[in-house]
Amino acid sequence: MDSVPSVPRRRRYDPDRRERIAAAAIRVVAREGIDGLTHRAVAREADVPLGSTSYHFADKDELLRSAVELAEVENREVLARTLEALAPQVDLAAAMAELVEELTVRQRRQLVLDYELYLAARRRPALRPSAQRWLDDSFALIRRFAPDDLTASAVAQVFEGLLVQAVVLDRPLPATETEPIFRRVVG
Amino acid sequence: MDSVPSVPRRRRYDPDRRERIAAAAIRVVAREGIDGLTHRAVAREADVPLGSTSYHFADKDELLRSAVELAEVENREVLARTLEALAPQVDLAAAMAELVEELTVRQRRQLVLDYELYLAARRRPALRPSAQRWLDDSFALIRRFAPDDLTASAVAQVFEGLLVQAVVLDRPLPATETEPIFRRVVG
Amino acid sequence: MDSVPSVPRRRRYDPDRRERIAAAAIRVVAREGIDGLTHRAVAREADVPLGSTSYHFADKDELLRSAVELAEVENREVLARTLEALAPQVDLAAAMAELVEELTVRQRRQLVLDYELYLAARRRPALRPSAQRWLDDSFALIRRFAPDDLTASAVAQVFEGLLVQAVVLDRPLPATETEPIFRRVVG
Amino acid sequence: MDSVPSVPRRRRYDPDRRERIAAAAIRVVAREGIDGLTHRAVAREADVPLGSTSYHFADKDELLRSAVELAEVENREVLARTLEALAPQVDLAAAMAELVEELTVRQRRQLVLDYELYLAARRRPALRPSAQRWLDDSFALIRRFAPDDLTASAVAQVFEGLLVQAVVLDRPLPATETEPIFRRVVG
DNA sequence: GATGAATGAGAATTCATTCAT
DNA sequence: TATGAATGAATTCTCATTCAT
Repeated sequence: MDSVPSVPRRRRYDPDRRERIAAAAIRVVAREGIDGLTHRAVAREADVPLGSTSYHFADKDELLRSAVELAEVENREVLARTLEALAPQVDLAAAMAELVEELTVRQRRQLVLDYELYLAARRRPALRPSAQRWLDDSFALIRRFAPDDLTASAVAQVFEGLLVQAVVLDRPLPATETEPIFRRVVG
Repeated sequence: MDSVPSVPRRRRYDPDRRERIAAAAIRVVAREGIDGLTHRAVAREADVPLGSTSYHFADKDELLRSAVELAEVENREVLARTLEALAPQVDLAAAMAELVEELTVRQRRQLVLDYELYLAARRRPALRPSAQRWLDDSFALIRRFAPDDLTASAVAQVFEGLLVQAVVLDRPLPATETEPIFRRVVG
Repeated sequence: MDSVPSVPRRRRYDPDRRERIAAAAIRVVAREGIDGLTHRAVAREADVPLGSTSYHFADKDELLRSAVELAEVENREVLARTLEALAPQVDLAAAMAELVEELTVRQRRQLVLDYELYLAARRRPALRPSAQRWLDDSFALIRRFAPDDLTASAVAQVFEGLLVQAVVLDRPLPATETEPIFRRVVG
Repeated sequence: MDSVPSVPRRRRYDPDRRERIAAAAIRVVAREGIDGLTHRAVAREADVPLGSTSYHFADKDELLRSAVELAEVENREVLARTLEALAPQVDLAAAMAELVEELTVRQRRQLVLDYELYLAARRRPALRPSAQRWLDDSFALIRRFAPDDLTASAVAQVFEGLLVQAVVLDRPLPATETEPIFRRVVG
């Protein structure tokens, strides 16, 4: 695998190397899943010497934590941007259905990454707060367009259920398919 | 290293060793997740020499497959049994809420195991059919007590959403907490 | 690999099972080389339970020895038959060239098998006598059509050299290509 | 099992560890044949921890490749040096016979190693080019002292035949024994 | 006798982490 | 500080061989 690196990299002075490594970590997780997140894979992806990744990130958990943080930020943006663009023009059910389509069709890579990290919290208590934040955020967002807490909760659960399904079965969910379901809830 | 086995095992004749290994595999997945499913861990759990696991299960996939099959059977039973016991006495919303409580509180171990395997389909196409089956089954079950397909779908998604949440955040969900949500959907 | 054999073979009464196993062993060596000669491979090839191979052949060496014996017999026949058919009609050089073509083109599988076993003697003293016999045989055969010992020796060496080459480079050697060489020696 | 290393090695800094490993690999092949070329055997021979061999050589093929390269270089030298020293003083037949003696008697280890690698090409297409090179080289060398191509070819085949025989039967070939044969060809 | 199960050693790899420079 | 080398544990898998029935 590594043996003697064929191309002698040289990049002694490199300020934001830490950031580059974190970004590479995200790409690795998106592409290969959390199991694929190894120092080696990240070093390769970032085109950085192996020792560098453990220098900047003491251990794998730290690498993972930084990936989660970055993903969280990006995720929040996508969600807010998309829903806010839609909600004023259409009703909540339609907006949610469009959001699901957006995420499962056009933002697929991001969605898979987000769920990779979100689901990882299951076995890693350290990631729980972040997972909780993801839920809180989407609830808050939905709440702004819902008539009451209960409706928002129900919509949020359907949302969650659909996305998990899309990710697990690797299936895009066009708006037409999910809108009736949301409407049943919003009704 | 496994060398230097502390206890000199001696168990040359051992019928249903295969079954014992399969059962151990399930316990390992339940306890440590799919990533923890290694020949070593299973061998230790089954108190069987390392080579024995690969003798009975050609490779890790086969071990996993057997775990999935066993879990599927058990799962279907729990679901059916619980819902059928409840549904006649109460309405669908109440029944679903009770089911969620049953699963997240009393059947916690089974639930975590099921989701471990269900979610694993994400990165393992071979497990997709089984994942699909899980969804189909719960839909069919719910459908029997729901007035129409749409309601059943919405309820199923909420169900799914809640369970994923319970598993990821490691949180029990008492019926009182989820019944209003189901009721909002069942309407 | 083996795990639980899917098809329950049943062949309790089976006289020449030993022979069938030996024949299977040869096929395995021909196909996969000596390294591929494992009890398992032979059992599969002979469609015989695993234990049966070690029952009839105490260990791998015995299996190998039996393969060598069988191959030797067959080999001697091919050689004699071919050369005797040719020699009366043509001169020695032409006959040898034809023989080389016959072996490297039409009897390729047998040739590869023979060399697999012949060369194996290098690291297995037990096979030396058989290797020596192969050399003696081909010398004796050639000697019958050569004017003197020295010519026969030279021809035998060229023969050997060409065959090894053909086997190592996986190259057929048509008669037209090698006849001039033999003729240079037979002169 | 390798566990329980008897001597607690401690050699953190060790430049040219890679070279030492490559050299050890050659010794292993020479001593135990290509089948004996395992990471473990090499590590033991180089007195280096197991992981070190796969750190420096990504996989077994790379280890093998390095062995072949080293052997090739050394081989070419021996051949050229010996033949050139001899040829001017004696005729081709005598020179070849001396060369065979040199190789089968005094350079025995190198000869066995060379043939180990040369013959391995049989089942490893990746080694074919190197095997072809070996043949081309010895032909070219012989050609320089032979009157014509055909004679060179015949001599080369006899040479090859004798060496294979010497290696397979583990027999030294003194010049007196082989000179008449070469002379019959050079004649 | 015959056989399927069982065992333990060893194979190739991969990797997180440590450490000498 | 930064890094490439080094390490050792762990992973999956394969096998020859033994043995209880």
